[in-house]
Amino acid sequence: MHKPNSGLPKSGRREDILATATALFSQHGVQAVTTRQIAARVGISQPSLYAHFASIQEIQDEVSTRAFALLEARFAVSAEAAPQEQLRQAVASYFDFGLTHPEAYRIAFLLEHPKAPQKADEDWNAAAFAALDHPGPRTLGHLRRIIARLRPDLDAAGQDRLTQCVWAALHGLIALLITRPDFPWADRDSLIAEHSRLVCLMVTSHVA
Amino acid sequence: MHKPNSGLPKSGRREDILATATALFSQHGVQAVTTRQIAARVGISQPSLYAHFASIQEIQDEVSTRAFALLEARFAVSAEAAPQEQLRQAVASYFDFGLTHPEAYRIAFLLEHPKAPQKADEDWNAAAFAALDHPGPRTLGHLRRIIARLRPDLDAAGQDRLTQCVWAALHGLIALLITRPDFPWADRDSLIAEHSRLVCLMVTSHVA
DNA sequence: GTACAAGCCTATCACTGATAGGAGACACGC
DNA sequence: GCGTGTCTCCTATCAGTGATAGGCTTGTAC
Repeated sequence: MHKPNSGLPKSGRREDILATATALFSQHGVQAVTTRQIAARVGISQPSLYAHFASIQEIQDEVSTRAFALLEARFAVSAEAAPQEQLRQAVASYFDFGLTHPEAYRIAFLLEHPKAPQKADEDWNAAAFAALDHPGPRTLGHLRRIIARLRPDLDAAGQDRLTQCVWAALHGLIALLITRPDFPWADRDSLIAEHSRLVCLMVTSHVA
Repeated sequence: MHKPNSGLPKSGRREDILATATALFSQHGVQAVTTRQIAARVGISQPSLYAHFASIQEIQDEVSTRAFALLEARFAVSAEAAPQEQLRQAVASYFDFGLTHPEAYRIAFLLEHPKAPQKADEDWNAAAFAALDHPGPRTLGHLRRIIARLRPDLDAAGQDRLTQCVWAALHGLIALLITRPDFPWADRDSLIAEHSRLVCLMVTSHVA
């Protein structure tokens, strides 16, 4: 009656589940994938998932976190390049990541986690960007450093603001391209190229 | 046993449901509101909702559509103003709407409708913006006209691209502010002011 | 051998959106 | 009067969701 699933290495199950979930998320979209689908594909019962993860959200978070580690790894812009070129590379990296890992991006930035309310961090400063434990936001720290080098004329608050504006502008196009694929978009490549150009311009056109 | 709900005007029920749903959406967020909650507040049974709407998505869509009609009405920028000023007003209107009706914005642009796949409209052109039946996208037609007046040097495709870039940049900040209220944002007002300035700059800084 | 801890199972929970089928209310034509 | 529809609503119920309870089996430590 009880067929114990043959000998996978002990904690290989967790990895197995994550790999399966990642594949299913990419194939059907995060929101359409159920715990029963994941379990069936892994070859275990649905409740068995809860021996490895506390909830389906924890699975989603882990998948997203790992994907974002790729972004961070790739985000290493060439240190010796001019700041201007670094910004260009950073923007390109961000687009590239968002569009090649739309499901990870969706989990991290598009889905709403009804999270436990975080305690407010009122005296937020530049370091807070880097302090966030999620690799996605941490990447914002890199972006902020590049912008700081390009705009030493701004004070810290101004650099924070500008970083957030740049991030928001980048996020906007990626989010819309992911969530509204049916919209009659202009040619995707030239749209992204134009947007990248304009975003860089947001940073560098100080004296209007 | 059967207490027929006393005499509301005939098709007042539909309006009643929409008003209740709107209130609940604003209070708890679209995704947290269930059909049973709506029905209980209206004073009817849950299945009775389906006499007026085919699905909960239809309720959400109707609520969102009506809210966006407000945007469109408000979007009437003063016709005699300079194009530059019109752009500024348009950007301000969009922000104002997105942040005062976050649930409507969420329904229209943040939630993913697993819609019936729309037929691809390959030879898309400027008119397609206005042809979309949702007031939200229709508002993009207004934005595009303003941009066209500011950038007559661009061909139609270039104006389409620029409009989409501007929309994406606006959307990005609104989307993040709505979905990530816990992020350590800079001061909200100055952040929006800065973003608005930079978005306008995207349009007007042709010759770099 | 015995105790213990993983890892997995079946059975079941509360909840979701949605459907089936019938009951009461009202308007029409006769 | 009396059918006949059409609306609107009801109760009962469905399949599917994420999550939990409690027991069975396996492998390891002593």
